[in-house]
Amino acid sequence: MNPTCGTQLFELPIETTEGKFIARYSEKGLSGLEFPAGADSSRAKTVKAAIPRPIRNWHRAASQALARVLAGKAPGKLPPLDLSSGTDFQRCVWTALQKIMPGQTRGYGEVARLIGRPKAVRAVGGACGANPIPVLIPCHRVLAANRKLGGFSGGLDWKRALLAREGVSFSR
DNA sequence: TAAGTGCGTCGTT
DNA sequence: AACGACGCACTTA
Repeated sequence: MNPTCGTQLFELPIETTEGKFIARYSEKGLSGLEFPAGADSSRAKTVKAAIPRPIRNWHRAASQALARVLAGKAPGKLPPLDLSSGTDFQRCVWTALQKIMPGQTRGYGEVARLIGRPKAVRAVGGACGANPIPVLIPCHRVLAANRKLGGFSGGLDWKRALLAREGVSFSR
């Protein structure tokens, strides 16, 4: 069904000022990022196999990029991203999201127009919610109409915090 | 103004 | 066929 099925995945922690994120890698690149688990559910996911050289490099890049975005800055160099879990539509949305610079925001409707499907507004919301690499793929910069907050799969507190770091204001 | 309702719309499951 | 991280028009308070 999905091509990443059956391939070896590596899960490695990224310690940040905001807590311990978990990065997931396939042989093609960074395939997922998880927010810190709420109550230190210590899911250390220690990898038994040796970590391949390329993945270590990707992890270093991802860690630095994450730190930068959490600080409200541009991510800088990103490791290759493995977005193969998504549909064509979702990848299209995720690509559009990566063009939104820190401190900038777009509306769900605006993103829909940007990708050439002005009426697929609600579907864009769905694609944002399915974003496997939040923060680095900045779905938090997508607001609802009237600059309202909209939703966030990682919890609205994260969305507020990330936007605050970037100096973005929004309506309540 | 603010909050609630209804409906259009469309990708995903 | 049902369900959304939506948008818009419209109604109430």
